Amino acid sequence: MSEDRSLREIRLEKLERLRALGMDPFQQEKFESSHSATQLLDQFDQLQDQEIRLAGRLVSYRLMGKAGFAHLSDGEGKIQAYFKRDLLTESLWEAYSELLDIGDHLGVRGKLFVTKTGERTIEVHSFVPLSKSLQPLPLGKEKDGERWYGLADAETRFRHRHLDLIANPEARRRLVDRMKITASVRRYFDQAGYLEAETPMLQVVAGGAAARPFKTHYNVYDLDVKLRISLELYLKRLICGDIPRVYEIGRVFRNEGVSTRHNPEFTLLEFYEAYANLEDMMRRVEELFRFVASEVYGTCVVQVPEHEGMRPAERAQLVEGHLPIDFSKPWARVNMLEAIEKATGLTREDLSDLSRATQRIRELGLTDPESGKHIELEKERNLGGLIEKLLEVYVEPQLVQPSFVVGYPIETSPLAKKDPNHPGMTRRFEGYIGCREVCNAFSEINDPIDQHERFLHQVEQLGQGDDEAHPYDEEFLYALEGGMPPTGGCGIGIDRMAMVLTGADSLREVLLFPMMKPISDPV
RNA sequence: GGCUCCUUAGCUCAGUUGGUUAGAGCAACUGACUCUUAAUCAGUGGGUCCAGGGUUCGAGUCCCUGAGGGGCCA
Repeated sequence: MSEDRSLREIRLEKLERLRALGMDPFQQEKFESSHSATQLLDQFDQLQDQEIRLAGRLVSYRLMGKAGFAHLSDGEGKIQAYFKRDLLTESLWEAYSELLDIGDHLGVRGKLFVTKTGERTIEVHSFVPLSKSLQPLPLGKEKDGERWYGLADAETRFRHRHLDLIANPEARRRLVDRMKITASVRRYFDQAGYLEAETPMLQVVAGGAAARPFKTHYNVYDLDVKLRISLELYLKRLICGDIPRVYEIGRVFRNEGVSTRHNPEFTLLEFYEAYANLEDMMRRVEELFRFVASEVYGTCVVQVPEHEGMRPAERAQLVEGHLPIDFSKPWARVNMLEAIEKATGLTREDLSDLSRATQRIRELGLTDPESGKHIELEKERNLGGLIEKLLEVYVEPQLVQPSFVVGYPIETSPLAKKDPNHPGMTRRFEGYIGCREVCNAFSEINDPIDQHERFLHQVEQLGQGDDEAHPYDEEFLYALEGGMPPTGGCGIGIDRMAMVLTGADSLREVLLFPMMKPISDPV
């Protein structure tokens, strides 16, 4: 009977037959469930003998002649349904036994009972098809937590995320957790007395970070504009306008490659607090992570499962295949130059100017590619960049538990206040968890003359071919000249934060729709 | 951008040294079965082996180019 009928054609025929029976699934607009699947299971004893209603997707199907079973999933949970010919009208039985497919949505009415094998089940008295799935879904099979088949191909998972969400409970949990994390971050700042701002994404001068912007064009003004690369400068202009506690959670765009830790668009949180310094920012960050971990996971100790990309220092802290990250305690605080000295032997004096540093690095053999980690001196333009490189190569891989690295070089920190006690350094820190940078904060420059000079220096770098140097922003300086109170500010990549909290080994696992090249037909 | 690995049925995967008509499980289709649960049993259909070129009597397999993806590096 079936020659070349595709899976889709067969399902279209079933759809027509459902319509002929007066059960057009796509005519339905609404079905009110009396409980969720999870509630039905949890409150099973109280609900027995009551009529219950549940809408969900058919995720398994077993027919045995004149009776059969299926599992119905409402996304959060799933419960078995029992269909028996004697309990259904003729057309409902025909629909169940011949016209349903895995993937269809269904609303069932019936009552709860326990099967001979002990599974809590809905005895279906009637049902209504609520959608017809025309594409076969890559749903695996499952028993006692073990799974077979399913959807494994990473490309398909990312390109067609809905399939991933349906087929892979792990992926679903992680992405849902990520959404909960964002909501929790918002709650934290709301309860801490911050106002949420929404600042422009289209900007003539895209500043606040070291990155290349995406360029676009505004037709009406015939104006070249850029997509924002950070939130910083506009939020500080709000501080200048006497909004003393302000934050924004929003998408920023950086014209750079894709990797396990990068996506060209990502979600950035920035918050600014007037009359606060970077110690206050550290306490905020500690409190934020504690708040979010507690809200989302009910614990301050997050368990990261072992994965391929783990650094040796992380593996050393594994407990039964999991790396516990403890947010209950204050984060470790390490001074950048002290940490570098400890890791490399380079002293503060060694790192006081570029030529001396270069010479000492050669003497200590830190340029040796054979060691696995080394510094490529010829690529470093200035002392600050070199110091940050040393941090990245020698210190970062050690920062497993939550840590703040304090004191960043002035050349790479054009928006951070100078440290009066350490020439060449700024009042800036970055936070690390699991050997990855998760936040960047500083006491903001509020001296417009200082900021003007820093911008001039950046413009110089721009002239020397550094296309990530910070552009000169006149509007921002004008706002600073109006007077900005001393302010602490901090930025946190929400995606990286979600990676840490959900134990993901790739950024793509916490992005709903990561950047993918379109598939082009070869000519 | 560099190096490297992957791409075979709707899904998950085999495919030997280059050798007959490219296989399995699940899914689908036909039939049996009124408490199954990776349901079972019997039967049937299903392939642009990522694309294009090359070597060869013969290519899923070897070579080149390209596309997309994963990982490492920058």
